[in-house]
Amino acid sequence: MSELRLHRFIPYRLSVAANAVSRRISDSYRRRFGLKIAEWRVIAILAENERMTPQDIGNKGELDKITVSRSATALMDRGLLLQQRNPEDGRSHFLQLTPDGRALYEEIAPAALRLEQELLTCFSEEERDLLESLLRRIESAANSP
Amino acid sequence: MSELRLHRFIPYRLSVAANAVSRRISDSYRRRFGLKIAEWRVIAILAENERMTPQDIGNKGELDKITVSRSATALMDRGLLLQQRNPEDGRSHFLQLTPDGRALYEEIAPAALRLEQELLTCFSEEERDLLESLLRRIESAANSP
DNA sequence: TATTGTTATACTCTATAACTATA
DNA sequence: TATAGTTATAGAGTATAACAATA
Repeated sequence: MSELRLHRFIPYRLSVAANAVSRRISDSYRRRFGLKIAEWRVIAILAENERMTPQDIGNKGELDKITVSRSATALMDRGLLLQQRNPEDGRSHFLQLTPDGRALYEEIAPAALRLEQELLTCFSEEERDLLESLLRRIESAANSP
Repeated sequence: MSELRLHRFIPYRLSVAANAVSRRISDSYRRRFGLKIAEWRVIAILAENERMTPQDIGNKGELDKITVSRSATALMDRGLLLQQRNPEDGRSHFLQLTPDGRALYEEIAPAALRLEQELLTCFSEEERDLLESLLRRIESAANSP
């Protein structure tokens, strides 16, 4: 059996790295756009998909239904999102960006990409893709029964 | 400018992977050993270092002083940790594992390594080391001014 | 005055469960 | 009955600030 060393323990390294990134990003989103990370995810998903139910948003963005519901309420209060009835199922509804919401997204997206670029300073394209695929594999293993 | 896609956005992938891993680990630690992740880190650090001040523990384990203080109190209440006075500085003190604390560590460490192995199923040694180094680089970039 | 560690407080995040309205 | 979404509540994590003891 190999010896346990906290500093080489992958769950530790992953947690520390994710916390550092999340702190920097959420500071930036909150300061510049008044958004929490979950709210930003809802916007990003609707920017890619036009009309979606809360459930589909949650599945797409790894958010539970409570988080989606609260994020959507906050975004609707700011006029960034609107609800439309779902003629096929009255329990549900569609969510969609308003023009203001779309405009905010157009402003955030380049800032987000710049931020990602800063994090990936000195990463080659291959290293970036490799990191993405390693993270997906870890995530999938962590979610396995 | 390249297009933003949430599912290929590294901060998103990192957050989702870290949450999945953290959920699985904290479930396991709480259920099996009654420990929070911060408490586990304090134990792991003291298992590697014998006697340390709260401040040094915080630096070593990326924990703020409040978290270290509360974790240490909880662990002392369970008899896993003891305090010794620091003759060089009366404001501080040393923390050290008790025999019970050491015994608990000896029980957790193999379980932690097994859990890490599960997460790294199908990872080669090179991939594991690469992931560690990519995570360190991202963390360092995120903490840069 | 500055620093170590503790306590108080609050805000975010996450998870559980109860509720409503529809199916 | 079961499901989509909302609301209430609580626990864990994290951050700021005030405090006591010591330097």
